[in-house]
Amino acid sequence: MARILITSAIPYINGIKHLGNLVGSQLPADLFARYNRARGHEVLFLCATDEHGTPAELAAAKTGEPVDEYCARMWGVQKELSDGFGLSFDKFGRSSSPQNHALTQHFAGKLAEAGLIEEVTESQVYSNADGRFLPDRYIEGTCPNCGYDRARGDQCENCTKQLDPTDLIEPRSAISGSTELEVRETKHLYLKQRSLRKELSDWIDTKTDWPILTTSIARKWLNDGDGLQDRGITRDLDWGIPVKKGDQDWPGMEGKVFYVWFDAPIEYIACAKEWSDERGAPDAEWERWWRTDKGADDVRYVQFMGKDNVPFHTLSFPATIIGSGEPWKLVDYIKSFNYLNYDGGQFSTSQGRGVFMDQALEILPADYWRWWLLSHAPESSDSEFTWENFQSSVNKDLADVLGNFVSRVTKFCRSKFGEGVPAGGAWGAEEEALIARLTEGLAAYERHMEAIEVRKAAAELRALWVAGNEYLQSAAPWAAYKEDPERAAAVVRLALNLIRVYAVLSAPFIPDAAARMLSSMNTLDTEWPGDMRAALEALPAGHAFTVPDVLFRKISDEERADWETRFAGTR
RNA sequence: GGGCCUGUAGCUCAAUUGGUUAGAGCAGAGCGCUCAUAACGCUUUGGUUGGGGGUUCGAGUCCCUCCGGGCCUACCA
Repeated sequence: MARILITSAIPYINGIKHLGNLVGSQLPADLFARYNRARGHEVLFLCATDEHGTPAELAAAKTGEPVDEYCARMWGVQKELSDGFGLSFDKFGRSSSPQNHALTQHFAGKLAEAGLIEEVTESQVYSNADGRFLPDRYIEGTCPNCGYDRARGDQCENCTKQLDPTDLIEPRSAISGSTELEVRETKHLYLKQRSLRKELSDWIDTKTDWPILTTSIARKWLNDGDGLQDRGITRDLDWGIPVKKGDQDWPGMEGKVFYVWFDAPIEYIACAKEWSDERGAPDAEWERWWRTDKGADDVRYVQFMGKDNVPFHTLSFPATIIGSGEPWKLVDYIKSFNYLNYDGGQFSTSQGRGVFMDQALEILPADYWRWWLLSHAPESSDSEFTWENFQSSVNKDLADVLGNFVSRVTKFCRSKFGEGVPAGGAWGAEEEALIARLTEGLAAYERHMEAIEVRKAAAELRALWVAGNEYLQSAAPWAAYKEDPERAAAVVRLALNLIRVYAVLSAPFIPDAAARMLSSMNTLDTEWPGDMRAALEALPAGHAFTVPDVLFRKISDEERADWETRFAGTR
C-alpha cells in the first residue's frame, strides 16, 4: 500500500469559480484521489481557499463586509460547491488559518536564518484617498505610447506595451479614481531565489517524466533573461499574515503582511495540520505526510494546477522549502493543465460568460459535468466547451452506453427472473472472451490513471462500458431465454455483476451514479476487480437487487438551446 | 519584442518518442437486434497530418521558413 499526498491549487476566495478553474486543478485531483483510495492506497487529499491580497479586500469592501467575515462567508460558499461536485478533500482549509499564520512565519524565520531574506527599500505608488499602496494593476492612466486612456500600471491593454506606473500620464487609482497619488518609499522582504537557482535547476532536470508544459515553464523562469529573480514576499496591506520571524517581531516590518504567493503554498502544509488539529490528533499525524524525518520519505506527493500556477509551484514554493534547510517533503509530480475555453472565447467572470460552479449544479447533477470535463480535460492544449459537444457526449456516453446498459440488464432480469440474481447455467466461450477483454481494458485503464492521463483513462473506461453492450448483443439472453432459460440466467447473472464492477471502476469519474448503481445492486462490496473472473461472481445467485431509476436522463435540444442563450454572457 | 505550447477526418482527440497501409469516439450512410433511456451491435464513407522547403533507407514525429490559434513575460491571483 502506497501513501499518496495530493494537493489541488487553492482557489482564490474572491467569487465563484467557473468550470475552467474546476477542470484545471480540483476535479482531476479528485479523480486521482478517488482512484488511489479505490486501489487501497492511503491518500491525503488537501485543498483550501486562498484568502489574502488586494482583490479580497476590494471584494469585501464592495459588499460592505469586514474582510475576515467576507472570507469566512465565501469559504462556506466554496465549500458547499466543492461538496456539490463531490470533491473528496480530506480537508478543505483556509490560508488565513492560525496554522498557516504560524507556519508561514516559521518559514520566513528559517529563511532569514539561512541568509536567504534581503530587506529592500523601494518606491511604490500610494493613494491617499484609498489609504493604501496600489499594486501596479490598480493604477490607471493614459498610455505614453499610444494614448489609450485606460492603460494599467503594468501594461497597456491597447498597445500591449509594458509599463511602469510612473510612466502613466495623469495616473489615477483604479479603485476610487482618485488622482491624489504619491510615490512613497517602503521596505520589503525579498526571497533570494537567485542563490537557489542552481539547486532548483538541477532538481527540475531530474523531473524527466513531468508534463512538458510544467518543465518548459519552469525552465523559462530559470533561464530567461538574467535568470531566476529574487522575489518580494511582503506587501503593505492590512489583510494577511503579519510579517514575523518565527514568533519574533521583525523590526522595520511592522504593519506589513506576507505576499499571498508566499503564504498560499505553505497552506498546503498548514492545511494538513488543520486536518489533524480539528480531530485533536497529535502533530505526528500530519507530519508523517510532510516531514521526511518523520515518516514522509515514502510519500508520493502529486500537485494539480492550471498552467498559470506552474512557476510558483516549480520554483518559488520549492525555494521556500529547500531554503528552510528543514526536511519538508518536496513535490514528486506536477500535473498541469491548459485552459478550458467557452464556446469560441474565454470564460469571463466580469461578463458572466460561461458556466460557473453554482449555475452548473442548478441545471444538472455533478456527474454530468465531471464526466464531460474530465473526458475533455485540457491536457495537451487548450480545449473548448460547447453545448453541442456537451450534449452529445453526455447523452451518448452516460445515458446510452452506461445508463442504458444498467437499465436493459436489470429490467430484462426483472421481467424474466425477478429482482434477484438468477441461478443456473454456465459460462462458455463468450464469457471467456469478455473476461479477457475486460482484464486487458482494465490494465490499460490502470496504466492511464497511474500516469494521470485523464482523457485516455476516460476513453478506456468508456470502452469497458461498450464491451458490456457488445457482450449482451452477442450473448443475446432474450433469444436464449426462449430455448434455454438456464443459459440466459448465466448471462444475466454475469451482466448484473458487471454493473457492480462498472460502479467500482467508474466511481472516480462519476461517484454519485456509481453509488446509485451499487445501491440498486444492493451491495457494499467496492473491491477493485483485480481478478475479473472472481469479480464477476461477487453477487451470488439469489442475491436481491432493485431496478434503479434512469441513471442519466438525456439533455434535450430545447434545454441545450436555452442554456446556450442563458450563459452567453452580459446577462 | 522575446520565449513556450499548439495546428491530424465535418467535430473532439490518438499515434508505443524516426519505423509497415495515420487510428478511436461523435456526426453521416447501410445492415442487424428487439432486453433497454427510439437505446444496443455490426459494417462503412471520410485525411496531400496548416502551406512550402530540407535531413533520412524511412517524417504526423527532426531542421528551416511562412500562416493560424493560445499562453507566459515576475506587483492580478
